[in-house]
Amino acid sequence: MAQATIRDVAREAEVSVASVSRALNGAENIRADTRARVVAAAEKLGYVPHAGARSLSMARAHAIGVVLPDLHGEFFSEIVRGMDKEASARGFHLLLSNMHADLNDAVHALRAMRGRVDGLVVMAPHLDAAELMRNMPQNVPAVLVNCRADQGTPALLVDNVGGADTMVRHLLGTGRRAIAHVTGPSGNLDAEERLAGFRLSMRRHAGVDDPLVLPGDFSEEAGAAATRALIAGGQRVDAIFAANDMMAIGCMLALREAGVSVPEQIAVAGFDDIPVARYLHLTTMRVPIAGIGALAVTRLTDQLSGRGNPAATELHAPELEVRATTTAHKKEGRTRT
Amino acid sequence: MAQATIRDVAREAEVSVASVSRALNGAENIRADTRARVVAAAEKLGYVPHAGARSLSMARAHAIGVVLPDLHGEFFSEIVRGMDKEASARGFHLLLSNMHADLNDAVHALRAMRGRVDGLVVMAPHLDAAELMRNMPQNVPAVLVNCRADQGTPALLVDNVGGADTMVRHLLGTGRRAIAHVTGPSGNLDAEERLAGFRLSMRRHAGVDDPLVLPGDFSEEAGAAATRALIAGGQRVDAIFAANDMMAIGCMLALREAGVSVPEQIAVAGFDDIPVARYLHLTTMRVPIAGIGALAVTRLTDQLSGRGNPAATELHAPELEVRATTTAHKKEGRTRT
DNA sequence: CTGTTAGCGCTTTCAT
DNA sequence: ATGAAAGCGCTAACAG
Repeated sequence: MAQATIRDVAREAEVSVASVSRALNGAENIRADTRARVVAAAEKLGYVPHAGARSLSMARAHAIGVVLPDLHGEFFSEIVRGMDKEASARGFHLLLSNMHADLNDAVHALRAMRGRVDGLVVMAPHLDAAELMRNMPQNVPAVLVNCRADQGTPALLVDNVGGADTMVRHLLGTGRRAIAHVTGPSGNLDAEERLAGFRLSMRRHAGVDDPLVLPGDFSEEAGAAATRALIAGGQRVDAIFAANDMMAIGCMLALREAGVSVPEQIAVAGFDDIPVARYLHLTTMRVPIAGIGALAVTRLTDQLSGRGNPAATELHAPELEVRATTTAHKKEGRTRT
Repeated sequence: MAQATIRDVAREAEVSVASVSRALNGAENIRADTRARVVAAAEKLGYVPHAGARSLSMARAHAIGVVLPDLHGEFFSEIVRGMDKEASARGFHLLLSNMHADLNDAVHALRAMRGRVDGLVVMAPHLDAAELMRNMPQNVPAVLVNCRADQGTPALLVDNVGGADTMVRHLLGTGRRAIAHVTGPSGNLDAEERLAGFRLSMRRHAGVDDPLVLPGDFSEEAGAAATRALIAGGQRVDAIFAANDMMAIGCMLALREAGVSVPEQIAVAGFDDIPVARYLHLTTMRVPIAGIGALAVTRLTDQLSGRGNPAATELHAPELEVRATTTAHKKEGRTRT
């Protein structure tokens, strides 16, 4: 036997469907005993409201769409965790759509969500958000995270430039002078901003106009490759600042291979503070990933309920997390390997 | 102006809504020029089909619900990644619902998905699946992952007993005899099975009937605490087998604190092979997490389309991943810290 | 090939 | 307090 519908319940309770709806949704204008009868009937039939029909009729899906780029593991789980926590606290579901490379995919993903969600959280550091918004279903509120934001659309950004500057100053402060930067993939907003911050800071605080920059792509392998190239090229550096933690880890692996000690000979720093960074004692800039996810959902749901000003861009400053890969100070024991 | 509906497009193209539907859904019985006119009108109005209405009318949501326990970061992202990949390849969305502790939450989460999804993937190692299924919306196909499966329901399981046995034999094979096990939370299926496998294997292969078992809860802190207790108690062991990687990491931290060398004095092993395990050179049992997620979705969608036999339980054997925390053989350089 | 129409399951006026 | 009926936006017979 198929799932019971509201009509089955109505028949069973010998009332109209309207009364069932009222009874089950806690309306006031219904007699207590009528409600009881309805509840009993629903219970008996194992009735569960059809959320799809409900949202069509109410024009409210109680779901928010999440469109993400192909994120690395820990970053992904952290941001989704943050969103999920906030969403379920507010009675919303999360409809996921990891998207891949190009704008077309993204647009497709967005369109597929129309009529399923009340709003969107879009993270697309590698795309033109303006172009994206243009192809977005109209009238669907959205919060952009780490996007090349058009002004006017609510957006959450990480202060990558400031973060890179902080890191450079930390490295300079520990006596490093020849600092190389390994970049993220070209076209990626975070990568570009971190690079810009690095350049700016090196010029301003170290008087270096043309610091060493190695191309990368946020993957561990790219970090290792860049480091090997650096060593093979005989470049003399005393610090490597990678645009994210995964690459920094790659750098460390390559340095170990080459017998270069960290941080004695070369200091290594990353960006993001993914959980694994802590175990590897990697100095990095902590980005409150889960917090940003939660905040994006908060802003979106506030916007949906009319509350909260759809205040435009909000900037989040990452925090410097100093660990052993840039300071020899505290010698720690090591798990032998 | 609100989003255009199919009627707006019909009016614009001067055809009936049926024709619009046909044109946009690639039906055959429609003249090419009519279709062109419809497509043009849709384009002009920026029409995007309302997925909610569509699924109500077709009785097909093209979405699958995912109900997960509160998983640790890497495990979570891996399994969701596996599901997402498979789901989007098959034109399905993922509706997420991380659930917390009790059965009530889980039931609530499940009911909230009725009418939004075509099927469910449920992972609930800490709950009674039978009880859960009873409270599940009827007629909604489901695949259970790591659940106390009722026979009859499609299920995916990890061979925890066999995995634990493999690990114990590996440890015995490297000359360890006094092996302690740190368990997961009580009531958790994986935890219980791993413990059972440990006991069984110790009895069978080491002739130990009552091996040392320390209670834990899958968290890093629990691993550290158990280890500290072990040391404080003056117990003499030469290996610690933690029921998951996070706890194994906690063990290693506590051992380092206490100045105990790994693996010389005490070997450490975990279970799961989360990515961080690799960096820490932790010996562990590799569970193909993403693969299981993908497979769950595959089985579910096959079931939805009538394809594939809803074959009941499927068991996946984890693989032993030997690394440095159990073998002193290959000395590796270390990133200084 | 195209249009008319009856739902999908629910909420919500509008009467009563 | 309750019921009848009109949609929400779309698909799918059923007629032409």
